[in-house]
Amino acid sequence: MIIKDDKEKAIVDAATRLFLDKGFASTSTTEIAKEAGCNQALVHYYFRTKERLFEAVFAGKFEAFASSILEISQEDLSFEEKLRLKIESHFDMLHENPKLPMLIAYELNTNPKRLDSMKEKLGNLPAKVFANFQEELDKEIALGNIRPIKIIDLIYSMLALNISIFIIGPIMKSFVGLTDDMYENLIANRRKENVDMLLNSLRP
Amino acid sequence: MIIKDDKEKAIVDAATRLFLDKGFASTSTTEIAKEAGCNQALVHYYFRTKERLFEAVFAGKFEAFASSILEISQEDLSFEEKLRLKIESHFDMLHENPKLPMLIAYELNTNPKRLDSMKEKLGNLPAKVFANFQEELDKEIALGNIRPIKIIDLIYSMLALNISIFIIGPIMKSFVGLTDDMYENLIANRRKENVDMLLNSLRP
DNA sequence: ATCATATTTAATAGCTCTATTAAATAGCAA
DNA sequence: TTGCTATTTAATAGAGCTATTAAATATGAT
Repeated sequence: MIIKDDKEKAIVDAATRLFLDKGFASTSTTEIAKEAGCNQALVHYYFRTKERLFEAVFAGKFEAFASSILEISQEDLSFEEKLRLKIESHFDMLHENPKLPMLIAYELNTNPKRLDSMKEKLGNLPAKVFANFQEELDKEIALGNIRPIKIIDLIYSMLALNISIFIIGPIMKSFVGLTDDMYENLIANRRKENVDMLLNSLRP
Repeated sequence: MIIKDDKEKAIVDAATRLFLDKGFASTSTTEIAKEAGCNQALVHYYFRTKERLFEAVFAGKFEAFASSILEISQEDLSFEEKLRLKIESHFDMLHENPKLPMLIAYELNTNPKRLDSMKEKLGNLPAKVFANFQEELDKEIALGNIRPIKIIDLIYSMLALNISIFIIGPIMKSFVGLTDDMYENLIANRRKENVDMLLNSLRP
């Protein structure tokens, strides 16, 4: 048999799907087992508790999510080009994981323990990267290329614009009655619009 | 006794607090009863099911939320001024109900039934108001005051910018380690920033 | 005061969920 | 093959949750 029948991975995959769809609290280990095609006890054999299973899923996803914001680009491009690329790649990552922002936002907002544990995990990485970024920003400001702005405001604007479409979008789609095509169109349009708005907002 | 000891209201209030804090699935009727200072059976006496209690809470909150977007302003002001007021009052409503966007977004995204029921409830109101708004927008576009834009994009931008601070903000506050004062400052700043970004994005 | 109705509680049925345990089975090294 | 370990399952303990029922208590009208 070439493909090893890896139940542990099947469980993580099933759990990921279900947690993303219905959230942590509304997903049972019984359901996860069924979705993974195994006995419910096996879920606990590999992960002991539902909480630990969630952490296994969540930590990985959150890391991918955070690194897409925090990683410093190396390319030798103009500031504007670098920023544009950053915004777009962040947007694309979200587009590939459209349900991730909702899960992360919800779990961190409703569960103080998870917020603390993620803060712990990240350590002073955010502060460090922010400081780096701010330096780069300040150079551009000194050159008069962009208006004075704090990095936290810029990052917040990017997060706000990029994340929201995947949270508000599905609701709008239903309320306004968009077809799948129209919806994909809306998303593609937002990708462009978000970049424009952000770059625009930096003009001196 | 002047103040009637209205347990029904106490139950709704307790439920509202708890649902906003921890979400629907993680809140039990037992907990609601304890918080409201009554027996658990009383919760079911008044509302029969937890689902119905949630709907009683949710419908009211959602209505307030939706109307803050949909209502048409009557004032005799310039388009820009009207828009500015709309953005600001929407922001202020959220500021007074900071946990509401998370609850609504989460419940509508993870529970198709609620999405359908809200869509039903709203009927064609969104389409109607959008059409009205678009007309007004088109007039300004024809005058060359603003660039061509679809109302759905404008509303989405407003929602994205205004809502996000109350979803991302608490997480940022923890990760970056902001004091309460710094956080309130950030929020006040976003109120201004959001208006600027939105009006900016309309320039021809 | 009496009765009817509304409110509130105690008790509990019935379910589902998490987690554990012990037994069965599979996989593999010697 | 035998025996050892890893995987998988069946069974179930124990807890909590929703919802109902019947009884107790409060309220208000006559």
